[in-house]
Amino acid sequence: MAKEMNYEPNPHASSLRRQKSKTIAVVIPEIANNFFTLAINGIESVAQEKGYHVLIYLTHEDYPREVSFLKHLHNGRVDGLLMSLSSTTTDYTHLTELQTKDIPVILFDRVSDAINTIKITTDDYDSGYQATRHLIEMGCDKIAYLMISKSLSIGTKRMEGYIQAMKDHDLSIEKEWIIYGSNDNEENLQMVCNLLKGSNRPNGLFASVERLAISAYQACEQLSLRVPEHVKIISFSNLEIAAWLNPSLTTITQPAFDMGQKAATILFKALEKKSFTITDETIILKSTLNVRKSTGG
Amino acid sequence: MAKEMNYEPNPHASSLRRQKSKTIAVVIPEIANNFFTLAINGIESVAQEKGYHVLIYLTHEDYPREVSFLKHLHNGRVDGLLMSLSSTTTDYTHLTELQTKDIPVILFDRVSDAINTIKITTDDYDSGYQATRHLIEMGCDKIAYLMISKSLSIGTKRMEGYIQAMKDHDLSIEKEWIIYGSNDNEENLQMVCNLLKGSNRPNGLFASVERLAISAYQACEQLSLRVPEHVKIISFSNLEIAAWLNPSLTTITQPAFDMGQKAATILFKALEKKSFTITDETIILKSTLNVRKSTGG
DNA sequence: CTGTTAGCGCTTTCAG
DNA sequence: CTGAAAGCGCTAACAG
Repeated sequence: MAKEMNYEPNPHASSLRRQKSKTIAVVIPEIANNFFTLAINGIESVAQEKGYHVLIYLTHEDYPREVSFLKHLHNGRVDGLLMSLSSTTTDYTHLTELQTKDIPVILFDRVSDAINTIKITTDDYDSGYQATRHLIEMGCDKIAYLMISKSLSIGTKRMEGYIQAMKDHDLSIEKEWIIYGSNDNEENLQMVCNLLKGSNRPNGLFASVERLAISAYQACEQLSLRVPEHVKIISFSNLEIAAWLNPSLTTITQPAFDMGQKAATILFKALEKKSFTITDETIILKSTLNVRKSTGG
Repeated sequence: MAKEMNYEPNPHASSLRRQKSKTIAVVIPEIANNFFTLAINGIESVAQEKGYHVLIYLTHEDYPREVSFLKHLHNGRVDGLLMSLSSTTTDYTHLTELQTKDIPVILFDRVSDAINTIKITTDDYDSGYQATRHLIEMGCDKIAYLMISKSLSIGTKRMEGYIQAMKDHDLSIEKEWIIYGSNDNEENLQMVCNLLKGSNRPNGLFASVERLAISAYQACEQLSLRVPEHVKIISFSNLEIAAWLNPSLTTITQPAFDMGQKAATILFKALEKKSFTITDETIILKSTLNVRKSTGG
């Protein structure tokens, strides 16, 4: 009636009374990365449709910050949480404590089996295997793996795929070919440079995350190594524009938007229907190996 | 005291009572774009420091959605708003109405002089001029301009720079060289293709936003035109990785992170200090013309 | 079916 | 300086 005169109910009063806020939190490690950007896009699209609001928190791969954020969510600020773990997180009590307070937590991409909830990932083992096999088929026989974190499934599973592919093709892996990246890009660049300057220089690099691919390209540039003539690089990355700009860029693309949508859809279903319970299962979406044939722009 | 037993006050009760939510909204056109990604990063960094929460809304360049979002913010959900206008927005009453309710609105990047508030932009005219001059210096004499929106300052000011640079170098601008991009990337691609297939084919393309640069590269690829041999392209873009992957990519980089930080800092100052009033002024940050010399990876 | 009322959990104020 | 009480604006429950 008089609501045409721009009336809008006070959401805090409403949230207070109804004990639900129609708001969810999205906690992710970073955003300067096309994967998480697309995931947020997917999440936001579902949130709009369902009338939910989306709070964003960036951990910058920092565990204490992650804990601090989750603490702030304990008392009804949000109805649920979508999360991708920081690479420095190894303890998950901050997650289980939230669950104890009946705030559902759904993990995507960077998940851990140690947490009892629905997890949405991509086929990390398979795509790690395929990426490695692709490098081998392109002629690489000395392939280094740029690792993100030992505690994240994406780090270990992708590496398992890499190791298996090497094994299946009777290729050995030198110890120094497995690089453990940190949050410091400068440091990562140095490590890759050292790797490429070493006596046993690999002719293929497999970057397990986008950030490490950048370090790989930078290192090649710094050492005047041509990609792909001297070193072939493959990486997990969702940089569509980068692929347009460099046909030599071979990537594994994850269905980031879909993952975001899927995670959000499940979360909202859990929030709306009491009958819907969150099980302890992992939903696996399929990644795509992108090899560009044409010469591009 | 007993707060060590994981006590966290209910934020809605607190917000209701104190009439402030310690939450801000960020309304932007899109996020699959490194500029806005970096801006969010900047905003979020300040928000973390000041203990604010950040709600994200994506308009997807859709005016009705923008209006709808702002309506939802009318009753105390947020203390303030950081915003970049959608390209389809031409009426600003939804903004002024928010201001009427004492919710400060600060605009960044996509601003309009018609709105009385602090606006943070980059030196759009200057950088448009410099980008065009750069193409001219690289040998282009027929330069097309890929436009985003007539109602946005970034569209018009950058174009003014382009026009002036052409004039200053005694180059004429054909009518068909100014392309008005839409939200439909497929459509944009078609328009650029038609432009490049036309009789009066330009040898330089100036993309006023990142999205149009992608269309430009795609069009060149589709028509087997080499960049930069056949057509040179310059664009506004913050894609660091893309620059690493293609040395021919010449860009104008905006200080996106700084803009986000600046906008957020001003907003929080306005929220905390009553004495601080929001004036009607435009703060202009400097963009950078990036020309890569080395041959890259 | 319409109108009144209690109370969500906090903060601020005012009384003791 | 400590403790009780009122009230923020809404919604759910209940009475008329």
